[in-house]
Amino acid sequence: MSIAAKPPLAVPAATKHDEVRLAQDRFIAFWSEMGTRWGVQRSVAEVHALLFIAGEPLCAEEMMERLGISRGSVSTTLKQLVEWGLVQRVKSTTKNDRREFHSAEQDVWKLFYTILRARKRREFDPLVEELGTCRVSPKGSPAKVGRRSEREKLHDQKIEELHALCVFFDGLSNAVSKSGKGIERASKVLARLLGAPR
Amino acid sequence: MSIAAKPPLAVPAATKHDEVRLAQDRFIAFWSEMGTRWGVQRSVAEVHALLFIAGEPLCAEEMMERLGISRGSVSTTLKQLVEWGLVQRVKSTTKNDRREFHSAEQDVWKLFYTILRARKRREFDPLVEELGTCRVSPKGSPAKVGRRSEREKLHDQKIEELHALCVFFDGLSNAVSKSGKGIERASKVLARLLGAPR
DNA sequence: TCGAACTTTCAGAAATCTCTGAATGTTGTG
DNA sequence: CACAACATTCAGAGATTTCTGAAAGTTCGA
Repeated sequence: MSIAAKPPLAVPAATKHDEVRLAQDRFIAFWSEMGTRWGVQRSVAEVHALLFIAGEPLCAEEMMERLGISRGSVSTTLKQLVEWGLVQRVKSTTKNDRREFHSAEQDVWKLFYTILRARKRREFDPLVEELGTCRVSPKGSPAKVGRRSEREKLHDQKIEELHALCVFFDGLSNAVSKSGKGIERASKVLARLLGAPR
Repeated sequence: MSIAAKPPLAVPAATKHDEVRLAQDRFIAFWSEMGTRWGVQRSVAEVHALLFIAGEPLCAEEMMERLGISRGSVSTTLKQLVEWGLVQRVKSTTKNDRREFHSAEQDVWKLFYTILRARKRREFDPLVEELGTCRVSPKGSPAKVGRRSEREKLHDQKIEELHALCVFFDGLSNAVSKSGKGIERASKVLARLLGAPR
């Protein structure tokens, strides 16, 4: 919006049309597309992509200009990214500069774990909780055992099977996200283990 | 819509308000909520939930009534579910009945693998392909090696690290979906393997 | 305490996604 | 071939999500 915006910090001497900037734009488009296909808001993915690929803290103004989105959007979006643990607030080192800068985790493995954990916690765990209520009769109601219809039993059995699947998925996810960098080795072991039986 | 719809096949003698039906409704709501959080259309998830929990082939009319959605929606939705391999078309056994019935896979593990594979193929693989174009210089351009800037190298390195992550994810997904029912055992082994290092 | 410089909020606008239903297509029977 | 009985398609309606930007809030130096 305003013209009087000299870049006081962290803006590399990049012209608007150098190769790296174009490649960054391609990456931002890529990441935002990936995000929308998996239920992440476009602007959230865009801001994250920008911070990740820039590799240095940026201020709101820069993100607005670069992505062509509003101040409000940047603010809301950063709030979410900070909540998810993907982005950190960084105080400006310059005295008398009240702007808040933000930087994204640069280690792709940590990025992966963080996303996995955050999504599981937010989009999976609460719903698994709710799965129990989809049974005909809540978990332990033995008084009724004798007169449960076949249809009823089949229904509850399916819900239980799904629940077991969720528990497995939970375990797999935990195993993966707890493994630290050993994951590459682990994945090879896993591949061998699962490859053999067939 | 029309009133003249006697149920000629596969409709169990279920009143509108028996316990099982209510539990089915809860499950349909659950599954549709789960779906929307992961980028699946509400009605697609609903139709799939209904077919899965019903456990028997249903015709379009029944789905319309049960879910309160239009004929067109049911048709479009079933087309997608069949493409994804989650639902099968079933010919009516009754002579002179031209309706098509549909049934969903009942084995939850197969369901899991199918969803995993389908989503990977549709939402992941094509984009991983595209990731390569996010580099500054395409994979092999050795002529330029000498004069690549530090900034440029860092960018391409990040893209490569992300690519490696995608390859890992691909491997994990393949390992899981190829493992057949052995997955439960495998998950325990995996947990032990990954749990130890820490 | 004031005011400059920034951030956050949120009602309404805009964009996007999803559904409907009439028109059209398909299939099998007589 | 004509018709009945169903399925499919798709333009436009409707619902939902997302974004904007002005107003309110916050923070800090003087």
